[in-house]
Amino acid sequence: MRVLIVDDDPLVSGALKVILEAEDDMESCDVASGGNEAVKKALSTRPDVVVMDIRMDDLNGIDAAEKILKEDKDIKILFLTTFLDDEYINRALGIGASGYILKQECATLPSSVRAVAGGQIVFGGKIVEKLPDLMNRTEKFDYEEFGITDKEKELIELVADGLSNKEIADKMFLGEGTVRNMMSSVLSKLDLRDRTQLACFYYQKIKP
Amino acid sequence: MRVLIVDDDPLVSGALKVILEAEDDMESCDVASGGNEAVKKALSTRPDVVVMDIRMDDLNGIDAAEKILKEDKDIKILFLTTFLDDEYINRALGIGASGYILKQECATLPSSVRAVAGGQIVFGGKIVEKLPDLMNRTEKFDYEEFGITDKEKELIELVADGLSNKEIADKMFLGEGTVRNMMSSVLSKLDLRDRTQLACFYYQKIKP
DNA sequence: AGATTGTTGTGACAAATGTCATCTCAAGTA
DNA sequence: TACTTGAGATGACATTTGTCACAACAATCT
Repeated sequence: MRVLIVDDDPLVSGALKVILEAEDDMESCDVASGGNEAVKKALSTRPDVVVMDIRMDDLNGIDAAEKILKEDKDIKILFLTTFLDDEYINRALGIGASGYILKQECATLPSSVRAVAGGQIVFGGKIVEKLPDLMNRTEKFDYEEFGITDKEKELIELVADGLSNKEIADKMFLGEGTVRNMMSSVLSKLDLRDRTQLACFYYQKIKP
Repeated sequence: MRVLIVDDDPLVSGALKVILEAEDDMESCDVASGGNEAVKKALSTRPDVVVMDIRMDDLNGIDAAEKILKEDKDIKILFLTTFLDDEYINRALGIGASGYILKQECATLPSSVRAVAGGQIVFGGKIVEKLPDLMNRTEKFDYEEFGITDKEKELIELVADGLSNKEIADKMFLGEGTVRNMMSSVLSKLDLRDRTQLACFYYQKIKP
């Protein structure tokens, strides 16, 4: 397996080279010291995996990765960085990188490189702790705090699905009038004006 | 490194056992054939990693993982499944699992297990192709495709802010009647019934 | 000029929505 | 038993909303 190591700090890239070449399935670890050099080397030598820092002076890692992937989607990019930054993670995922792990966690670097070479995606544990905030935060809204009952909660979700009062009434086995009253109650508890604001509230505050 | 393999198909769990035990750093791969057994074995033997299927008859993988993690957050859970399902991926991430890869991609299983044991998170490549859809899609909705004009787009955003027709009219320097007409036009273009559904549509499809 | 088109607006209408006072009924509770 | 409480329902009411037909007007094209 052939790996290209990219870091503008020779100390770091040297250390990584040692770590990786200690593994017997990883020979010939090439090294680049900046984004531009990384792009050039990656496209000329076509390594299996590029292990790259993000913050670099001449061309940052994300942009470099983008250029590489544009030419060759088979080259796997594994970001190895000091920073835990939402924006970076987001962009890294967006351009189709194969992983994002922290330098602190580089003990497992060889395993990660292998997994990435095999087509898997690898994230550092610390990073994934942030993922739920970005994509999965369901249900951390505190209905209790506003005195919202279970039925009212159900009603809110149905409104957020675009149902009319009549449809909600049918689904909850209640009269339409009752639904209207519940709606009224919910709206006043949340200090909203109408069902549309309730739907907006749901998507913005409850299940963003 | 100690691994617990969970799959209700003995053929699969047997194959996995062979694959993993071929690695010299993985001994004693225990096997469970269902969710309940998995929980019991995981908590009694405390393996480093649990490789688990999701669909199982008695107790599904997600729920089993949840029980295990509740007792011991250090046990890493790696889901190995046949299905590529948003809902599963979402839940798996939500409960703090360490990975989710497809059975088709199991060639890299040993690497993945090592990476997971080291605290990294691993996703199958096919799965990550879906991630940007879930967390990174900003503004890729194609208004053009539905023949939505710029003004109509503005109206949609105001509706998604919970404004009434009157308020929208004031903001856009139009008559309220005009806003109503535009609303009518937008709703029919998007095949929706009322402003609340429009708000839902906005948060679900346009700016999720 | 005459015709076409698109934007903006009006008026009328039915339906849906939100609010309020009030009633019923079952389940506790003193 | 008598009292309170809460969920569910009703009916009345004012607003808001969505639809439709159509008109006024400017810009553009023939």
